[in-house]
Amino acid sequence: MVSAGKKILIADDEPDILEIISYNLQLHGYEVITAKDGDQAILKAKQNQPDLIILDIMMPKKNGIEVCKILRSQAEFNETIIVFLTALNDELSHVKGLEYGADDFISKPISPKIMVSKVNSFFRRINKPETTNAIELGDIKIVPDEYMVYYKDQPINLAKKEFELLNYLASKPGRVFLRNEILNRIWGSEVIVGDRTIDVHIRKIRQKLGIDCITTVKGVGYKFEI
Amino acid sequence: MVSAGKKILIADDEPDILEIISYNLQLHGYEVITAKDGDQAILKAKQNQPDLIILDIMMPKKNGIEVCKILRSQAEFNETIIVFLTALNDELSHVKGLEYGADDFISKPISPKIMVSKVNSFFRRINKPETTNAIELGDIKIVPDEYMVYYKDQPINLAKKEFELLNYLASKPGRVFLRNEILNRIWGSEVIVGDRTIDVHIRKIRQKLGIDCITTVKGVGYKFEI
DNA sequence: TGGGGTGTTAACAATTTGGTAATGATGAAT
DNA sequence: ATTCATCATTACCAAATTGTTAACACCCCA
Repeated sequence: MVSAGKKILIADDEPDILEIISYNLQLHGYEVITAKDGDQAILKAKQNQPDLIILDIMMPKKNGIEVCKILRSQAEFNETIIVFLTALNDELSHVKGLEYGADDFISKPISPKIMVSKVNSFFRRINKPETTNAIELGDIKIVPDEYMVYYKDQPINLAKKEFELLNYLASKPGRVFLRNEILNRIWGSEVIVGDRTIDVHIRKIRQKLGIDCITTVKGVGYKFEI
Repeated sequence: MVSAGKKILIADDEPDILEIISYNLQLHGYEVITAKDGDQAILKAKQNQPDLIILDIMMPKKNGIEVCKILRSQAEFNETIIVFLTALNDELSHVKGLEYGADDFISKPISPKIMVSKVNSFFRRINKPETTNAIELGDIKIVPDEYMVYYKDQPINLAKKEFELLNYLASKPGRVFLRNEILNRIWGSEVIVGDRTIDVHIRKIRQKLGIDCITTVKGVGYKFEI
């Protein structure tokens, strides 16, 4: 039992789905909490601090995307894995989901067996980064030990905040980080800085790197991609 | 059996973990001492002078970081390898740990097999520079035995603190050492010195060496590069 | 007792940085 | 096409950080 003790919150408005999924996850040693609408999901997330949150997109009260956006803007859920349940060919939700701070999505309908293996893989993915400290993506290498970034092996000198910001965004390439998330993580939740501060730092990073690896998602935040 | 006779101290408050890990390490020829809380860890460390100390972060009496801090402030544990057992994505402990002189981290949960191979690698890492005590980088040679540094074979006389500081930075070229790390390692965690002390020593080293091999990373620390 | 080397501190200079305001784009919604 | 919110860009300034110098206390040894 590799992932013993991990807590999972599932939010969906269909009781049948909740039951069959939670039963199967429990069989595999996970602790499961369920919620039947968006408001309940937020409440239970705060109460239980789960390691993984699975959100159906279509839910009463608040839909999955709203829930995700709300949770992600709070510091306590920065590290939580959040994934969406979406209808099979709902491309729009897929895109939207990732752009609101989700880590991944799962297409419905899905068999319990596949669900369990997907969940396992989420936790495995998190277990990875322990040996190799450096992130290497395309021509960009980020080495936290050296506080240094390399582009095509050319060292690039970033200031502390710039480095921390880039390193944070690059920790999950493709995933969009909300402005609030970034503020919480890089500046800390007590510090208050103006709206444009993030932009300016992003600008400086873009300028120094010379390449466009940080994408703006308007109204939401930024993401790192090659 | 390469590492016969090496002594390992493991401190953890869960008897099961202690037992399974120590059993497996003993199988591989290590001598294992166990401790079930922070105070006991310190006591047994002094009694047995182990070569490697594995500290769980969360322990009764004193936590792993406190233990590390105390041990590192005593000269007899300068050379001892100290590693932490941490929860998976416990960034904070990692940072704290490094500041107080930890050599590495092991993430929980961990299988006995991986634990043994990690332990082996610690000793391999340490066994290496026992033969060649001197560090040689570019035109700079650092000889701890003589407390002496050579630049292009010209001897350069550094004072004790200066030498220790340079030697510490040069132990991992390229890696940034936080000011706190440096203070804890060179001055010891109980000594309190002013803000400018490090700078002055750095300056003296730069002056005496005549070349620019120490880079400032503002807001972070210093690193040694050729 | 006095001199050289060492470690530390204080005071000030120099530098870098982080943040903001002002203004100019941009793009989605109407 | 226009509006409005949002983001990009630039230049500027204050604060944080580090560099530098000189002075001081200390210790060891002659």
